[in-house]
Amino acid sequence: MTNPLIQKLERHGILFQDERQILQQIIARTVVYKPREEIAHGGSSLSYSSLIVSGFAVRQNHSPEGQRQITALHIPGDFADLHSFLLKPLDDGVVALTTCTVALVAHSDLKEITRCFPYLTRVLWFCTLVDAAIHRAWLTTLGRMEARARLAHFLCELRDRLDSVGLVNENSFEMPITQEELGDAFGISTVHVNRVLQELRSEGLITSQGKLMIINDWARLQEAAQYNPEYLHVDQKIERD
Amino acid sequence: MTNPLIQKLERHGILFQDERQILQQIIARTVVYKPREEIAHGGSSLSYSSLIVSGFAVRQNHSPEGQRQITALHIPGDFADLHSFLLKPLDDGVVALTTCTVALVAHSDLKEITRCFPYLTRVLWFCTLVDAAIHRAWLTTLGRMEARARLAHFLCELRDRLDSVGLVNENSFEMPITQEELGDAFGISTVHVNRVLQELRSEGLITSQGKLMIINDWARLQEAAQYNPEYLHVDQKIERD
DNA sequence: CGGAAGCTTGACGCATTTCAAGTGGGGTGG
DNA sequence: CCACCCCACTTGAAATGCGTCAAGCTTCCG
Repeated sequence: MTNPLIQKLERHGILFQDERQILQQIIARTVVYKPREEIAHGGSSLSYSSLIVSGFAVRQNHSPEGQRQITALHIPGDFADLHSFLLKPLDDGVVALTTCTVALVAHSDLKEITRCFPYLTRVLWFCTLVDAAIHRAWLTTLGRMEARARLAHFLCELRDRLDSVGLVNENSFEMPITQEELGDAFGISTVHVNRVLQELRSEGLITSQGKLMIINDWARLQEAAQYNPEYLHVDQKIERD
Repeated sequence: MTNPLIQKLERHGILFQDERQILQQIIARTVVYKPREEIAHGGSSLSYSSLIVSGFAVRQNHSPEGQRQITALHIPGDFADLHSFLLKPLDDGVVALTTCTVALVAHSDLKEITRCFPYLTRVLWFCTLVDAAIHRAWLTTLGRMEARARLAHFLCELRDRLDSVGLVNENSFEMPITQEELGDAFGISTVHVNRVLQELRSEGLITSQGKLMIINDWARLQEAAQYNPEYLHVDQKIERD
């Protein structure tokens, strides 16, 4: 199976022949996780990072009262816990939403990359910086926008991220995320997520059939979300030396 | 003036003689900003990153309606826009809250570091990962906690971060942040920030005199915030080769 | 001494939560 | 192949945290 991270980086002119081979070589092995299984967890000192090849996963942490906050959604092509290379113990855990195929990369190999391949180091560093930029975008929606705009913003972001790994057909994509999980990500109760999604449907912005999400009015959805995709940095270039 | 980032990293056993000298050498020049001045802004393609030597600054972005969301607070010792090294254009801007002394580091020198000094590269990468971990902690408070707990959590975090650069005396520290700014950071209206702070005061958790914040009951403040400082990774070690 | 910026207070309204019942559909065991 | 069950989704009513508006107060600094 071709690796969606490599595909994405190549398509955007970030990755070249040399680095591509290195990235493929350092994949120690491939593992499959079932829904709700932990891909990585905070307590342990991990020695591998997980690159998601297929499936969806979330980063989450739990408050003492058992409440869950989802801090990130990871889709194919995401290096889900690349930050665990330097940040141990992890302050959060990664859990599979769907069946996930994950490529494992040893931290010792990542260290080797920082020693021998400065350009590839910057590319990987860049990946973690985009993660942080997405965190900031989520902070902005949580802090300053109402539930309707938060969810609309998420749908816009998800569409563009899935598009960059070729997982959008026309104007629709698979979104295997429950309303409860949406609520846990965006600080909204499950009940209210439901009502807001119905509102977006009744306004003709989206249609959903099971896990299939269809965007009917991309312009109005972006407007409702005050969406500006700049923060995703999809066309970012990195100086090659 | 000694550099608080270097002090902090040295104290925690992350930085050694060699890297210390390199870090000091790459400081191109030192600049002073006045309150409300922009240290870095999104539109431009920056070629320097800013290391805060003294003073407070925030990262923020504005919604189309003129609303502001503060996504990070930066204190002395923080590399405020290190991420602009690889992420251009910046999705946000950095603004001085107080008079700020800032050390500028050229992006070309940072690139040189990734080429020649793998350990120092990992240290700098680590700094951006801690930033991201703080983003996740803020996401959790915004998503799952009430205004009282959000502000309490912020006070706990700020105390520990200031402590790591020696800016806490006993149980008090300077906090030159207006209630409006607190609201813009944590998704609370100014009015409500005021009421919550009064509540924390009347419960005897804190006292404040002007910009001086005094923590009277550290244990109960942490409890109110459900605070766990792990995510700050203050004692993190990084393998040195 | 005046003015601006920040802090405080009260009243009212609304977005969202909470509680409490359903409904529907897909998967599993008999 | 059907019946059951669990999980996700849906709906309504009542409660509330917080925002908004509007006004007054205090502190600091030129």
